[in-house]
Amino acid sequence: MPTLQDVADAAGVSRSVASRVLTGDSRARVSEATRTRVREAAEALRYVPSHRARALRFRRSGAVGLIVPDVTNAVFADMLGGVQDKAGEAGMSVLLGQVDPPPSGHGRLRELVAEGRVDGVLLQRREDLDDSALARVLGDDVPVVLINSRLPGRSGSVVLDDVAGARLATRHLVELGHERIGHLAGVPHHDTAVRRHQGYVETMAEAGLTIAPEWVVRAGWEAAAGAEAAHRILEAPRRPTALVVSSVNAAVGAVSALGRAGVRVPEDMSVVTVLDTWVAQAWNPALTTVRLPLRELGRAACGVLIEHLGGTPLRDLVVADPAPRLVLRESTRAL
Amino acid sequence: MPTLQDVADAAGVSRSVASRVLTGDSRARVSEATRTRVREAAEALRYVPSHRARALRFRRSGAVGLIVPDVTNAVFADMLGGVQDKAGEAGMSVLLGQVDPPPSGHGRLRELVAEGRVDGVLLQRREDLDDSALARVLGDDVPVVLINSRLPGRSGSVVLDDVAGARLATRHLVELGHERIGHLAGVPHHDTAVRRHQGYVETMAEAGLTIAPEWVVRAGWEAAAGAEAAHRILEAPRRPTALVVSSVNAAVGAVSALGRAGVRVPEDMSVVTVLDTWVAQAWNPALTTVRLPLRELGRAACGVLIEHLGGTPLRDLVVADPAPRLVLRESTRAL
DNA sequence: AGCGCGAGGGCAATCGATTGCGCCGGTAGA
DNA sequence: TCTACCGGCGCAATCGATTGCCCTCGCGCT
Repeated sequence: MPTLQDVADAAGVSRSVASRVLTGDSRARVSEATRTRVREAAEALRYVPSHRARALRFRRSGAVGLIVPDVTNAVFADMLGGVQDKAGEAGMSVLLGQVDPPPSGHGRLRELVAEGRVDGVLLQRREDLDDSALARVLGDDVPVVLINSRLPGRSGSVVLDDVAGARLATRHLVELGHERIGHLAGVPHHDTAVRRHQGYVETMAEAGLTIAPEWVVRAGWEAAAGAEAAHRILEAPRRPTALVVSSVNAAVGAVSALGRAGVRVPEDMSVVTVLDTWVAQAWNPALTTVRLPLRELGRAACGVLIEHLGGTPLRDLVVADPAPRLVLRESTRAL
Repeated sequence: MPTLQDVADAAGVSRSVASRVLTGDSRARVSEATRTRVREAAEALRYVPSHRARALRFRRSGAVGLIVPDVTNAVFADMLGGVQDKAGEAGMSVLLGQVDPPPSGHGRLRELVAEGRVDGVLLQRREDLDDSALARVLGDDVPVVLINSRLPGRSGSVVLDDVAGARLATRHLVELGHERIGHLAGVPHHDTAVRRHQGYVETMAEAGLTIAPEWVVRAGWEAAAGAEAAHRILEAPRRPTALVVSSVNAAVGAVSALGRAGVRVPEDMSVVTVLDTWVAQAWNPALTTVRLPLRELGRAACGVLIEHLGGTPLRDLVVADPAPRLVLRESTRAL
């Protein structure tokens, strides 16, 4: 690997000049002839500036850490794409991390920043981490943007418009004439779950529909939880005729469980879910979903972080553009 | 952020001594009293060595780049877990990249290493990249380990035991009494696809079964491709009674398509697939699969790379431990 | 008294790139 | 002729940590 010194030697100038030419320092007074010599030397030697040296000098590693509880989640993949996009535009790289449950995760996260491996962190919160535990893990010196969750008293969060998403899903069912509409919510207390539930509740109220307590099951986000929740719904004395499910993966589990129980979708039960992935599309019946801008979520989160690294204070953001959109497939039908 | 100098000052010694104490240099002659003072100072100041400075000094970034064509793939997630594990054990981080199609991807990959952002790269090959194109992208100065693929004339590859996996799947169908067994293979020329197809062909031959040409469809890896392939199979004059599908995602698409076409799984058609993900389990019917050690694949690949960075020449490896295992679910049954 | 030796530490170079400031020669204005 | 200024460059410090080598005692031995 040639260094700047090599280029300078080849061009017959000092490092300083070489550096100024190659970084395009406009205030530098360097003759055009010298500029050309330096550039040609760099070209010939295939010079690439050392990221490591720059990192040291600028006290900036040029990387953001992306910490997610579960990489398996398809939801994560889209988001990651957005993060990569944004990071790439800023010349930064994305370092993937995993949060182990505290306290082991505690140290790792701070270290990542303290060591200077990353300049900041995008964190998608673990479900089993409550507010105070999270606050403790973060400390207040670490530049962190929370994805899809908020922490009271702390700014720097980017979330989807979950309320609107859930409203859209619920409204769709209402418009199809359903009146007994259930909700498979996510984990209780989970930020996203709470917001989606809110959207459901609001829309039901607006439509003048009542919600029987047994129609709301707070399960998890994954397929197994969805299946379990579906069973609980089926036990209800007056079954709902339609379900809003808070996550695709749970919806898949639910639809699968319904099928096994002899409940046909959509003939006997309509199902609509929030978030759209290839699985929803591949399923039989293909799932009607509400598509939320996951990629944009990633972009926005990364954007807020980079902005902050540039000096701006952290912001809280709701990613509402593009707006949630209903993707009509086969799992819902008029009553 | 306190620096080593700060620690040294606080302990009343020079940087040299502080460094030697903190790095645990055993050859260093430092009195026990001094050692303690330094350690306490470091503790008090919450000193964490700067990764950036170390990176510069050691000419090592302490990160590996993981480049995959598609993060969405569940297969990727498990593998990533393994990579993280191994990297973590070695104190390295994982930088996630994406390969754009060449030529733009060309530059990016080399830059990543040339800039020194990563010390080496784990590369899962894009399907649309043929051998010579790949060879060109790589050059020969970049430490690269190819995942699930090989490049003639170049060592450093870690692959699953795809042949054994496909054999196991095929044998399962044979044992169930199936004789007309089809194969939804992956993209032609793709390394993994070729090996899996080989396992299928070998096992069929051993069982004395013949393969009608129209029973083998070379589709892609994804759900849509699987669905498309299933349709082609159904057009065959003498339909197979069972299918070996080379990838879960394609299998999901295929089963879905079969269902829509009124072909029941497993009553009318048994389906077994290679690779096991949550989707296979969540499906209705749950898919019988062959589980391959993806996590181990990640670990092994990362291991080979790190080993190589340590000076060992690159190796080629087949990850055969744990051995492929049949996961019996609902999508296959005796003829 | 003189010498050798080892324990205990510090100096300074190094890894590459960036940048404030100073040096030198030439020219224009006084 | 002298001062000022400017164009064109180079010196050297800096970002933190590591490490080969040198320096300085103090002690023991002759």
